[in-house]
Amino acid sequence: MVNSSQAARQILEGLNENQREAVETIDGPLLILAGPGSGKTRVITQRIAYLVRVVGVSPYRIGAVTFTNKAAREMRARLTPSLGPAAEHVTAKTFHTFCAQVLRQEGESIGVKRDFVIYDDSDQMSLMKRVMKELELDPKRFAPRAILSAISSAKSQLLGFEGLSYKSGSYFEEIVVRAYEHYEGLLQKSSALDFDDLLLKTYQLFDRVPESAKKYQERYVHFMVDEFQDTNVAQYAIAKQVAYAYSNICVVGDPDQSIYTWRNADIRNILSFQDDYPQAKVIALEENYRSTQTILDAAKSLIAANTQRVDKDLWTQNGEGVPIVVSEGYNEGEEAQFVVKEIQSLTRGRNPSYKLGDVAVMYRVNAQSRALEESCLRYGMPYQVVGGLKFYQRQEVKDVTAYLRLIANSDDDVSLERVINTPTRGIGQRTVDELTRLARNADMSMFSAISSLAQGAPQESVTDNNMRNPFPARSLRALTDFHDLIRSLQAEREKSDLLEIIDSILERTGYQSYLMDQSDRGEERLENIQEFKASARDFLMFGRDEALTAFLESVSLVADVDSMEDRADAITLITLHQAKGLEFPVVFMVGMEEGLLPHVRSLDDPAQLEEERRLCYVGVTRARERLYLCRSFRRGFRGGSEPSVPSRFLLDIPAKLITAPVQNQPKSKTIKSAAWTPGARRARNFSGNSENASSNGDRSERPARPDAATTAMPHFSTGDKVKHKTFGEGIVVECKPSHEDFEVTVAFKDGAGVKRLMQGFAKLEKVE
DNA sequence: CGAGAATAGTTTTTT
DNA sequence: ACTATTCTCG
Repeated sequence: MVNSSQAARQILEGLNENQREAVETIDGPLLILAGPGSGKTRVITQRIAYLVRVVGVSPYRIGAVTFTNKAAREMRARLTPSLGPAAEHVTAKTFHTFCAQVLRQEGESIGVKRDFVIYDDSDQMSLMKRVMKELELDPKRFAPRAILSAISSAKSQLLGFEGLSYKSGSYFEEIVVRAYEHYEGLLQKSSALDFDDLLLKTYQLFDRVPESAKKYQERYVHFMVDEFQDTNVAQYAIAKQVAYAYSNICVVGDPDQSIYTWRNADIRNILSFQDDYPQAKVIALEENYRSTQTILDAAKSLIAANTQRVDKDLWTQNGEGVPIVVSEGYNEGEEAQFVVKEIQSLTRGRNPSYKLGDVAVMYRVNAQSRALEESCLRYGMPYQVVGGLKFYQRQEVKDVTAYLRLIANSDDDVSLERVINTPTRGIGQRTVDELTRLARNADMSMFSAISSLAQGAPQESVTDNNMRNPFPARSLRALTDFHDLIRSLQAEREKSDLLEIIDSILERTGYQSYLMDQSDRGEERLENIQEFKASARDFLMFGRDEALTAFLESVSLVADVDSMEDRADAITLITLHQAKGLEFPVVFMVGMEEGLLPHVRSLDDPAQLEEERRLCYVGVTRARERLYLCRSFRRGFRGGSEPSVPSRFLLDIPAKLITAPVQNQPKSKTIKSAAWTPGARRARNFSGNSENASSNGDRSERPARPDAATTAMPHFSTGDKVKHKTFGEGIVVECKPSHEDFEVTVAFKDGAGVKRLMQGFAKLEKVE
């Protein structure tokens, strides 16, 4: 702090008026509404720098929670240049990581064991299945997923099962409450917390144990929350608790980018904030530094159609830029091909305008990455997929993780069940069921139950009254062997490091040979385990004791975006959700179709539709210079393939921002293709009618006189597969009355493009 | 008990 | 298409 006014000048330099005000507002609650590309991250980091270098706040007393680890890491990285090593003392974590650490530290006072494991989705699912079994609930009648999500929603609102009122009084709700209670019991027995517990328990800790709360309240003189629009009630409550002493709480968000309400994010937090802190200052960042005028205009028209929003005035000094490109393909293969070819032309040549790292392809669902990957492989385009088939979710990785978890915490029943017979060691379903029952009766974890059995202990403590040892000698033997195996692996923790432990697991449980015996994919799986091991290497620096816990925690809490590398030599394939917070010079959004974006599951709910629109908005605003919106006429779906209709969101982008549609591939010159906008608009409006007009009977039955051009019957309807003698096979995307005939718009396969044909003249044949 | 075959269901998004 | 679960047989 040589000269604080000099530092101030340096920090504030290059900030616009509002940004500057945000940085300089250091006392009391502050709400920053930050539009996309408005320099939000910059403001957050400069604000922290300002606090430290100008105001003289100790970095140790500044906390910032973000949504992803990547964002946290980036924040730290951007602090380092101005703070140097002191940046390390600033807390920059995700909510979940922050809470996990609080609980490891302080949790015991509310009954959270220090070595708790964190259950992810699939662990939760296993546990819920068991809950339902034990409560004799029919999983066909009540989807375990639905129950879990009801529980998750309750926890996100800080409701325990006791506090869950029978609001609707529906039977389902009653089931949820019962399942919730039992589920909690099993978590407790396993010394496990699920994701929501990390938040809920932290809240409860701060609520019930003032001494613990105080530690954090006194430490964090300044507390910041990024992506505030995506926080849930629990997260906001925790933030309030932490900021209790000083009320220096700064939240940053953009309601228009709220895309996680399905995960219980509550956009009302922004309103609550202003209620809770009436003295809060509100600063809006509306100047966009990222995108061209064209892209920003598209984004604005798109989002303006939402009714549940406060209008905001985004603007930019950037130039108009190039028009948005809309492309249409026959199927997802062609769509992907277009994307790859286009990227090639942008990135190849003597002085290419872009490098591969500048390009991202975004989609609504992970499954869409497949066609893109195939296309990339075919044309030799380097790519990286973010997320997708998640690494830590792979079977072999989960198996090894389960062994590690058992070493750390043998009460973890879910992990135990996972590997007790993997590789097979003669412990079948029957034995496991019996063991579960015993453990349940004795109110202990499964491992403890085996323990008691193994010690040949007074079996009465384990078995129920009139039943003696229920296991045949062979099963009992297998159980005790397993028990000894885990015990001895645990003992190894004393003398070996993490990598050695993993090797031991592979070796001594026979897992390695088990994988190799499954000859087909064994090799690949073993490689995955090697990769897993490599990721464990980062934790060797921790003490022998902590390494395992820390590693397991990171396995649970690190998302895939987090490991995304900034590679200059590969394009990025990413979901729209994961793309939040990122930006790319060139963005392709694929699958711009009804049913995908907006997704089918949101079609019947206006609120969800608005969220889909926000998601689309997030995608559009990731683009700096070039935006491509792609769709195809057919979309593969669970094996089959179905015709699809352009997304309503396409229709909300003013035509003047868009170039003529790009067709795949337009060698044919004869017939002008349909301009996408009016055509698409009509196609959408018409499809319903044409359906009614033509398909109210057996679709395969052909009209008697196909040449009668003037008959008032359309012969085709949207989605029909047709054949033309020059253009080949195609699919009808539109069929509308025109001059006493019908104009049939057909998207032909194999790059023949989209043609408008008159039914009476074109010899179109329907094919099956 | 284990392994392979038959069958049913299905998640959109992720900390 | 893909997986997860159930069935069947050795």
